[in-house]
Amino acid sequence: MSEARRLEVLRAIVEDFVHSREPVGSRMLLDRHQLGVSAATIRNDMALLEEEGLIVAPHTSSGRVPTEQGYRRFVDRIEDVRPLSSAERRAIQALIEGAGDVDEVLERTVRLLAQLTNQVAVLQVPQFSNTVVRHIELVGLGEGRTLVVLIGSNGKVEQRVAQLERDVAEEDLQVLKAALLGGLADSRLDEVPARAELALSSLPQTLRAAGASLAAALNSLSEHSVVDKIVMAGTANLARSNRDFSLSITPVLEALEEQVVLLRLLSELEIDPRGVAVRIGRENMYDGLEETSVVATGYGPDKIAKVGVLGPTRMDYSSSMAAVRAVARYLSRILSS
Amino acid sequence: MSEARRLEVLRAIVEDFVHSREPVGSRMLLDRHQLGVSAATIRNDMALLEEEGLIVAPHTSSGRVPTEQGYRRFVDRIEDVRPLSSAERRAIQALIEGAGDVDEVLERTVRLLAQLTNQVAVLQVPQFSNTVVRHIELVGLGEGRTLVVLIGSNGKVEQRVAQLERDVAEEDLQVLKAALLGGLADSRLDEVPARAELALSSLPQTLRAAGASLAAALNSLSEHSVVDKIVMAGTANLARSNRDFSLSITPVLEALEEQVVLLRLLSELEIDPRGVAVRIGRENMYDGLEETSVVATGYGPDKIAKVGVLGPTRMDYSSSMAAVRAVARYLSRILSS
DNA sequence: ACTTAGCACTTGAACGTGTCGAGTGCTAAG
DNA sequence: CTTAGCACTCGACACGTTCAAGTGCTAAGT
Repeated sequence: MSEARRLEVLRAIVEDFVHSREPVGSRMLLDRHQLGVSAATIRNDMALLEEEGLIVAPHTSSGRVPTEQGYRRFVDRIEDVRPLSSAERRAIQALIEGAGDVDEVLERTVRLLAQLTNQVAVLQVPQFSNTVVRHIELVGLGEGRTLVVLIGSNGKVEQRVAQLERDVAEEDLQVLKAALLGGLADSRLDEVPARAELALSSLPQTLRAAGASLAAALNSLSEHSVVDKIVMAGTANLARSNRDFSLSITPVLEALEEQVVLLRLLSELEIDPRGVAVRIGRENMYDGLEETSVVATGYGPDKIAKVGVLGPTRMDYSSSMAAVRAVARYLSRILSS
Repeated sequence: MSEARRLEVLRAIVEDFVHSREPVGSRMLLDRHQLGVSAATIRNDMALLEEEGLIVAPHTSSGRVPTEQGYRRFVDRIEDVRPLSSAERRAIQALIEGAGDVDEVLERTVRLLAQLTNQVAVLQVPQFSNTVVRHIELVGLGEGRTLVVLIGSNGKVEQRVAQLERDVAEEDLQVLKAALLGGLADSRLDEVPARAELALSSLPQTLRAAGASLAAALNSLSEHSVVDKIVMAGTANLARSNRDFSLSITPVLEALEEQVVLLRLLSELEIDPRGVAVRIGRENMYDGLEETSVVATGYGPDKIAKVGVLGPTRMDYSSSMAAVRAVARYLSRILSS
């Protein structure tokens, strides 16, 4: 019972299923891939994979379909990056030439990504210029835990709990708040890190450590607060990829219209070492997205804003990851010039 | 053979079909509506209506379905406006209270409209502030016909043929162009009418009449050029109303993503005396919209921008017209304060 | 001149049946 | 640990039958 071969079988199942959209059985597997073994052996492997919960049979005795965990295992095994095809290079080239203002670049980028992946593409728009710090609030929660709240002029309220080394007295908290507020009020969000550092220097020595922790929390909040808009393209792909309507697209469209939900979803994603974040099916805990996956990454200075694609769990993860990464890199390069 | 009753039968067919989504036969018609006649008479009327091309039978001997012309006749007969329901009043009330900046008002309005009608709502966003006149071109076409081209700083190019009383020499055309360009270059689009009038006064007497005609054309162009963005809501309704997928929503979603197409479509609409514009099925000459209808009207100062809904030809025109009109009125009132 | 009742006819939808093929699990042999 | 073989399952598909809704037409009634 070779562990490696079993995973190879899983890979084959996922790839076949993604393309055929139909449960894949041992026979088909034998034809399309040259694994060096017979159908019976594959069946045994499949039985084991099913025990592990990586694949399931929709009904007794028809082919297997990957489960969410199956996709997850498959995705985690992807390491190599497919290089860009020449068609993609050409598309990107065309994009460069038509470049107008920044908003237009973003708009075109998201369309491009939708076209490359045949999926819904989404992109967070960072808006430094419009938004300034309106208010800051600090609330002691005991044991050094302190709630930091940042309110932006765009009405967004972001909060986070900072863990200080030791508890801070209420009066000191007020001092810290006054110092931070004095330094940061009406600052643009991208100025927060610099101004916060400045504000720290005016603090008494005893509060420096606590202030630094709070400033760090504020910096991270300001990054989140800076994206408050989304552009999207390719919703038609959603309908097309789904003409067999295995999943109803209605709830997905509803979720996509709730920009607040989308913003939060994207902000939550943590980009893994390979440079992308992948959320599969119910790993997205949002209503309506139980049967969809998200592949995204960050772009721009400090990778503050995210760009990615959203599609049915049965998607071509490998291609999507490559396309998202390539587009994000390209976009970062454009924006920095 | 009473003409009035036949139209009444048509009305009944349309209303029933809109709600049931199924071909409606003489029996059903007799049950649900109290027309004072028997099924046989209705059948005779239906035969006549079919001859007129207002309804068709999908297959020999099953109920009738309205044709596009049938809907058209039905819509044209609508005169009375359904008053707003209390639910609608409440929804609008809720909207008022949350009013933030103008963009947010528009955003909320379009969502409201989508919710009220259970359809896709679209709204043109007028942008006076951003856009200025970049260039004006005049081209003589002979017999007094003159092509007027207006190029805005947003890159939009609008053109129209103006009919002058008599032919103007090429040199005079250059004089007119210089005068208009001098007065209008870098004007904001909403200032065009005033500035154009001013520019006319510097013209020699002989060119006054021609100049006035050209200025009128420019004014109308500037109105068109001022809208270059669309906000949309309720695409999920499209999928929902269509879960029986009588029309594939893919091409519709594609058309909706082409904002340029949508902008042109809305701009073309001519609002009829009742205060709304209705385009049914193939009256929209755009790919993908052959089986959808648009109900829209203008809003804001001079009704420059349009707001409306888009849905399957089989839609509740009466409600849609009422909702669109009410929302547009309300929106105009808000914006003027 | 219309309207109505009655009747023969059409037709899609729903349902039951039988066949077919892809696929499985299991057992026994290599 | 792999393979061949076999009995068994179950959905997809193709048919045939029945059923109800609906039509057009004709003849009688107002």
